[in-house]
Amino acid sequence: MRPHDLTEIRHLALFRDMRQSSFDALMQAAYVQGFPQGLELIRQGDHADFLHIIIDGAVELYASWAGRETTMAVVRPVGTFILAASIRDAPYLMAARTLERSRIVMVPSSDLRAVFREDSGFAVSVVEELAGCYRTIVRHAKGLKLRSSRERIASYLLRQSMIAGNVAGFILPIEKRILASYLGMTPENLSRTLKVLEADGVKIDGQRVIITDRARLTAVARPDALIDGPEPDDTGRGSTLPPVIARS
Amino acid sequence: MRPHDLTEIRHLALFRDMRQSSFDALMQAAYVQGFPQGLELIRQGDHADFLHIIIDGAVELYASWAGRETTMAVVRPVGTFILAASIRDAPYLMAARTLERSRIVMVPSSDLRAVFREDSGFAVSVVEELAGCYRTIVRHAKGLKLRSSRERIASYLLRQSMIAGNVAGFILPIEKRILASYLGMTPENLSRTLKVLEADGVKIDGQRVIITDRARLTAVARPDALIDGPEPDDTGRGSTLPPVIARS
DNA sequence: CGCCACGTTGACAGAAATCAAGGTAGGTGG
DNA sequence: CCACCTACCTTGATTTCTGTCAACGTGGCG
Repeated sequence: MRPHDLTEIRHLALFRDMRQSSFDALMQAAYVQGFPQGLELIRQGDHADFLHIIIDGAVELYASWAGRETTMAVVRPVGTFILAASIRDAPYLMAARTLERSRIVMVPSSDLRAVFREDSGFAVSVVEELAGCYRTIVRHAKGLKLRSSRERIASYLLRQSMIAGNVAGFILPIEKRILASYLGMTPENLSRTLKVLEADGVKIDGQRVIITDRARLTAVARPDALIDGPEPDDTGRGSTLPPVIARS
Repeated sequence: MRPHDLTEIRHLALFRDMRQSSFDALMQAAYVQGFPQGLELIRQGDHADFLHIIIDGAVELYASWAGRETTMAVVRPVGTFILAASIRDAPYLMAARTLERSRIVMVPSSDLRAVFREDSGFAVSVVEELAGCYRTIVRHAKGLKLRSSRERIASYLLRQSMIAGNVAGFILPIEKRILASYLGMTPENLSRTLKVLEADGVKIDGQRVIITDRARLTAVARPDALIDGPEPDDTGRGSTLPPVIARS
């Protein structure tokens, strides 16, 4: 593992407050691996042997059933995923695949659990990370159940704009078909609804988005901190923030 | 607090593996309260000062936005809820109200966090409980995104049957309008779809459900351990099992 | 150049929400 | 004991939303 990577991981919320000896123990057991684009890292139902940390690239977490698939989250550096299954020593509820060439650190679940028991600073970080993951997916479920497609899209666009620094223009960080799946609709529906939204203060040109009338779009989206998440500058105790879609 | 209640709480997965001194400390800070039916215990957005443990009655966790509401879970004894917000010291993402007269133990979040730091056995339990909550809502989101209304209803009925001991007949544990909301549809839609399902091996009479053709219903529901959850006898390390709908 | 994946568009079908009446059961009070 | 009230549930008619299927466009890349 490159020293630079170690430093970066060490600064992750999850590993920031642990003893150096604990960190060293974890990292000694861990290893880094590079993966090409489109590779299935984790299959649904597999046993959770490793906590994954992405330090380069992008990973999609998705679920499937009866031949259907849906995107549950997209994780970008530096973020962790599959923490819950690792902790519980349980089968993965979601699969994971790379969306780009990616480099990923894999920490054996057994070491994770051992260090958790010994280092209460780490234990606090794990439980906070996990609570954050839980809250993220609660928000996701709330959005799905309480908002229409149009409202979900509008909220997403406003949220991305905010993350980009409250600018009017930004680039969609993921492909539209994946966004559609994440938002719980078909690509066709997303495409059409984006067009409809042009009457509500947003201009879409390929991956480029320009918010032309923020007030109007906000009226449609009715953003809510208890669904859309806190201000992006709320790094709080320093969470593994969700730069694209959500944390795992 | 009655000794019986203390014993019952002590046997909860969350409190089973902690030191007696830690348990005593927590329980000394905690108090029990009785609530009438229909009382709002927690409001969305409020600050999370207490972990709640329900020892009698039933509590609905729900979310609201723009005048709409949706049921996220129903918790029955003996279960905990609102753990994530307590741990994170964050605002509640969901509201809670009693569905029946209920008795609830409230443990101050600050004590919870203090004991968490000192008692690694408790820390393990907390993180496992939380991971369980996370996994439960991931399943919920998967069901919403991957299954149609009809499939969700069929799965729910099969699941309830299994929890009741794989019997053909059982009683719906919650009102239909709440079930509809939990399953992400309107009461009208639930009502109609239940009727349609009578052609698929299930008979509904009020709250009474009789599965007349399990194979047929199973073919519709296509139950999946990664959505519907493990066998009910998988109390595993003894989780706060989800007797009705889901754990918080 | 031509393939291929992604996105868009159109026509249509199906699912679900909405609006509006009824019906039913359980509880209350006369 | 019965009438009535109130929630809950059901049913029907209708609209809206969303998915499906099919065709076409387009941009990147071999």
